[in-house]
Amino acid sequence: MANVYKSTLNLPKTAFPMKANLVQREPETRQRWAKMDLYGMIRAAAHPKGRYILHDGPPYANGDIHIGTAVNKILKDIIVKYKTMQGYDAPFVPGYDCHGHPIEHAVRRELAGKAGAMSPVEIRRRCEAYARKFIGHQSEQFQMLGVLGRWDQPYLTMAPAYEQREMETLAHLADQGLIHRELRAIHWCMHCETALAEAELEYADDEGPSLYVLFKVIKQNPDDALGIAQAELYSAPEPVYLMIWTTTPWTLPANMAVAVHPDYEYVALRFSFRNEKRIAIVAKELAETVKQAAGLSDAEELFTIKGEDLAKNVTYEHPFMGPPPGAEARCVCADPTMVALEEGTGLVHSAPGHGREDNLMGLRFGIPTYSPVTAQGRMDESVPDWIQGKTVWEANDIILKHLAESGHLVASGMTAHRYPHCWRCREPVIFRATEQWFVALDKADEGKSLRHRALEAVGGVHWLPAWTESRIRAMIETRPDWCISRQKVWDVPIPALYCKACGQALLTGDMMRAAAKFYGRHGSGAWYEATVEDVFGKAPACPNCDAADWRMETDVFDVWLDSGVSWASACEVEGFEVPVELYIEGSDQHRGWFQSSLIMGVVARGQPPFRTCITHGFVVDEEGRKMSKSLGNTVSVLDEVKRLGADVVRLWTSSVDYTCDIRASDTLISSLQDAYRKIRNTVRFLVGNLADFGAGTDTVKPGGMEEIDRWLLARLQRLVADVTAEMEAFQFHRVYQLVHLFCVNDLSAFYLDVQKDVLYCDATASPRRRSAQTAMAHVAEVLVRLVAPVLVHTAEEAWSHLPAPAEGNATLRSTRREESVHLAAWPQVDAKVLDEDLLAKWEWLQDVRRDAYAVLEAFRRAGKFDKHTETRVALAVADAAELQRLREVGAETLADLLLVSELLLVAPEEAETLEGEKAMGNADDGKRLHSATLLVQEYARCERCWNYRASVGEAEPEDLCARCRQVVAEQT
RNA sequence: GGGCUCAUAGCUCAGUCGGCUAGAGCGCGCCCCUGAUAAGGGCGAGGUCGGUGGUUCGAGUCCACCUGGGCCCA
Repeated sequence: MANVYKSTLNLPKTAFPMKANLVQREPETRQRWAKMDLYGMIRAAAHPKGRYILHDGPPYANGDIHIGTAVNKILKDIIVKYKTMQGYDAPFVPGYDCHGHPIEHAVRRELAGKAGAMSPVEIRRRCEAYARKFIGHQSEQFQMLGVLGRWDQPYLTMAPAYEQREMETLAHLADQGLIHRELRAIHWCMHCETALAEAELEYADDEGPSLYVLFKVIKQNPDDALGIAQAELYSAPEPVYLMIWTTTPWTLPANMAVAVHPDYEYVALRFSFRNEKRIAIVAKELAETVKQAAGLSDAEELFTIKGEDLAKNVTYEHPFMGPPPGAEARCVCADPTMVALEEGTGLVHSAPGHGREDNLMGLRFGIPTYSPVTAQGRMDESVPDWIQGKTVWEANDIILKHLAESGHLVASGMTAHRYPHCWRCREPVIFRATEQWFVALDKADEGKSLRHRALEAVGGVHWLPAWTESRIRAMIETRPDWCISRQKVWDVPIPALYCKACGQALLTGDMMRAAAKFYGRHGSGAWYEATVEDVFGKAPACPNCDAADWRMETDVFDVWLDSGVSWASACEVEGFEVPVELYIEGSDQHRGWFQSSLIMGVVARGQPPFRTCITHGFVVDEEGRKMSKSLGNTVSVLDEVKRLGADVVRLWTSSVDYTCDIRASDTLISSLQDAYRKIRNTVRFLVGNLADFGAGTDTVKPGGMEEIDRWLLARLQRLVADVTAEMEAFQFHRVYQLVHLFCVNDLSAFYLDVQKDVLYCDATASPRRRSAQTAMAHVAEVLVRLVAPVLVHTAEEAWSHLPAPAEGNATLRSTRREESVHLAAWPQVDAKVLDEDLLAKWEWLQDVRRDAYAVLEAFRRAGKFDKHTETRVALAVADAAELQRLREVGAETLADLLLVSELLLVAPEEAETLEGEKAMGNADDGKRLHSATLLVQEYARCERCWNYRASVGEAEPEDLCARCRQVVAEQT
């Protein structure tokens, strides 16, 4: 039924659509930004608070962005946008990590066999093209998320200027004598034929051989033995063996020693083996386990000997190798770090050429590093001919058989273990001793070691969350020397020289600075086609033999050195002050970028390159498990953006506590749609009710405003204060909760619901309507700015629909409607408006309202009425003071708040005399109301405002209340 | 196996110095409205605070151990 009075109402009107249609609208918004050069405008604007540099950690230029990189960039964008609005100059220069094994590996795979015939320069050219392709993809994808930055000019670690600055920075390492060349057991991928850094390994569950092997002790005259403890060892009539346990038989040829724990007790077991009696030494605590595992059913314990005694001049024969290369004999060594009682026999096979621990032990005991395995993973010519040329995996079986035949194998089987694999080719890796360049962490000829300096620097950084400080500290404390050379081509070549005459390796700071200039001019790939003179001018004389004939290094630097100097190559060259304000990355970067950057900052500038370092968690699936393609639980962020829009993905990002694991799924991200719509619709409703509001002429001064409107403005100040505090603490999920709660509770369910009558039905220019609009205009403007860092597109859209602000409007901070919300200033708290007493009073009124609603709901359920506006209600309040306070507020005001047509406030005894239906509130449950009485409705309904009023029918037209009669009369 | 870390309604989060009958919003269920309408409002049901011990008058909160996840390392 058409209502004749509907046209006389002030119903909401706005072009700001309810339906977001983000998928279509967001790209349009971004096109507008591109056209107006929003990023340039922001840069050109005034920045009263100075510079705020959030330095982008460069993602690897390989593949599409994923949910994790998206979360990372969104967090960065939120911070940059917020700081910009706060008045900082916060440029965002995105970067890409371009060099490194993954790209080279992908390119070589694409080339298949053809790579072998190609020059390094040609392969590098293809690597560069590969990187550029993905830089293009990722840049586009990041921008789809609404991330604003200098996308047309990112920093690239492969740019010659970057490489130049990198080499200049790395020269400090050489200047400080921290670079050295050493034979070290390192992770080696025999498939890719390269050394691998820790970060390039993936551990996977694997199965491998498990065998118990006997090493025969070389008997000495018992009288010559040291100490009584050893006498039994040599006086036994049976042969005595050391029993070791290994899962890598191919390392047995490289065995140089057996380690025991000095404090452990070892026991001699006599058992039957191949028709003879033998004695084997094992740790006492493991004896039972070994007996069972090795099937030594008749083993009897003869005597015990302490580890430290066992390590005194006891030597043994290798089962199939000759004398140890570079040493007189293989002996038992006491080393507590090598031995544990979790598995094995308590005697540990040590091959310094094929294990990190073994390698370190070798250094401690002066045992040579023997590594008879080639780069291709084959046994070299120093081993017996029956395994020469075999791969290590082939050697495993052959050695096992050989040991069994020669009577050195007690037992063998298979065992599950976590084994490291190459992160690119997925092949299992081995430990192999090679000559590599290292950064020394503990070298302290003069002053403090680099490790020490780095640890000191950790204390100067603000780590968020706080526990990350101890994590990175522990990592720096325990990390091994940094292996910085790789046998690859797609990275910065190490500008080292090798003397052809004497083999001396040479790498100095001056050489690196010369190379820096050369790389800057020609790109680092030119190294491969250059002569020594091209790079260094004149060939230096060999410090060892004085010759000047050099071979140029073919290894390149570790890719982590590239990104580790980005603070220099990307920030300093821009003129950004280092340390920069903020690094924020995932928790894996404690071992990666955070650490490499910190170490290089300490080396080259004596301080960390960042003031604050934030760590965020990893994105995991709905159950909290890691995402993997094989599990099929990944979330495609690009699909989510195409499905829901970037702002919903951004809202989701902002809604979670990123310091722990972040759970993600289609469902979880979709669930933010409701919150998004609530915020959008709330803003839309505000805007819709401001269609006729001219801020210049219609604004009501604070003194002339209704109390509820002054409350709203105070509430808004509270919100601004709280949100600002949470933004400062980078607690975006609290911001989300605060804003959402404000929209849901304070605006939608309370203020806006209550004010609809005034907004719709009062005369357009009535003082109390203008008062409400003044408050709402302010709320809309502030709210849009508060959500702008997160809902970058939606806020922009809403911004364009806000009513024009007035010149000198006291309630609006900004008098200029900037062309973009991202150019606007962050709202400031107005302490004069933030009236705590008023807030407390209205919190109480909201509580009263909630209580009354709970009681009234019983009537509605009983079918007594449908709408509150139909009702006349008497509230009986038991507490006299409470009743008095409510009477001071006024029954009429309360009626408006409860949306009822009339309200009576009575004491409980008065309620008894009232006619009508009663419903009891429970006075004991802490609620303020004693009871509510639903009174007989005596008034007629006003056909315009739908309120039941005594004034309806008092005059013509008889179907209107007094207020509406006057409004309608004025309109005609 | 080691270091660090996380665990509170279906979901996302609060819960300060130990005082709690453990809160909120969303979602869900029921109801109302149809003048925010692919909207709006109301009420309600949801929890052994991962588990087990301990300290304490009192533990979601402190301690120990365990379980399950995550990152990093072996």
